[in-house]
Amino acid sequence: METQDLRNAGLKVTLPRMKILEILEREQGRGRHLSAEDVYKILLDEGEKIGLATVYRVLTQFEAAGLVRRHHFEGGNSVFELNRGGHHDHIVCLKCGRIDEFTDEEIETRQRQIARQLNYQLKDHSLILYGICPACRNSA
Amino acid sequence: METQDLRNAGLKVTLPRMKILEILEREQGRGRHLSAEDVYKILLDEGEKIGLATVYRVLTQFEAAGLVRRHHFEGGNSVFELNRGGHHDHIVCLKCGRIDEFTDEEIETRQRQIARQLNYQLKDHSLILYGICPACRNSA
DNA sequence: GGATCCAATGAAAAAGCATCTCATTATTAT
DNA sequence: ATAATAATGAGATGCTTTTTCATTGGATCC
Ligand SMILES: [Mn+2]
Ligand SMILES: [Mn+2]
Ligand SMILES: [Zn+2]
Ligand SMILES: [Zn+2]
Repeated sequence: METQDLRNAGLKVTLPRMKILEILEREQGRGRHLSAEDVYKILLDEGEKIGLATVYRVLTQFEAAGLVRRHHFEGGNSVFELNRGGHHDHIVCLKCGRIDEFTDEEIETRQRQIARQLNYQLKDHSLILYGICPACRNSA
Repeated sequence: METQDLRNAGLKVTLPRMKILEILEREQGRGRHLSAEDVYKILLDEGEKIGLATVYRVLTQFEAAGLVRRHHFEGGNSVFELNRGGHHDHIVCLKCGRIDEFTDEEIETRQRQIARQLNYQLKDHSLILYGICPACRNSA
């Protein structure tokens, strides 16, 4: 239940926050990664009159609360996705923007080794592959 | 000789372009990755009165010509570095902004395998590790 | 060298994304 | 229900980057 997610995060249960969480959960089904604008447009389509500033604010709060993750893909706005716990990286289609997810323990391990060799205390990483997705390859 | 680099790229040899190339080459020595603002400030320090718009324009042209590479690190501006040919990835200190470079053939190979498994035609990738550098660890 | 042509530049305006301000509104606790 | 306080909406603002356009400067041909 979303209301508990919000309360646990120390956030008041408001209509904008509920609606935005709902949208993230619904779109999550199709593996979508939404920008603040995307969320805003969906809200408009559904007749909700919620300000863009609120969408940005709420998404940032959700990020701080660990409810969502923010990503910066090449040449686009920040996109957000629900935090389902497990880490994963992304491969992005340069033509249609489609995003697929993957995890690779071998890469994760090498990253830790590299950081150790360079004497860094590893905190985070960002790995994004760019290419042409199956659908776009065929429609060429 | 820089003038040939410019001619080869189909760009006129102008003072701003020469100066910006010079700066990139000089700072490259210390492994620096410069933002447009950084380059602009260095130009000012050296008494050159070159507009910030020109710096942005020239860096973008250099990128298109393959003379420089652009990177987007977390929470900062775009940074540029001379394209020395070989590919490498980056590890960034979250405290002081220091950047170190590395390459790892194992990771590169896994990336190709992952793209193939997902039926993507791999075009590019971005791998950035974030952590605390040796100097910042000790000064804690 | 000088004239000509076109690309490059500088300054300012504009664009684009994201955040902030502040008066109003809604939520929570009592 | 009331009071206290946090959240919202609309617009202003900030910051990076791009665009516009009048002017300047580099290249080419004589
Ligand atoms: Mn994802
Ligand atoms: Mn580098
Ligand atoms: Zn595609
Ligand atoms: Zn450091």
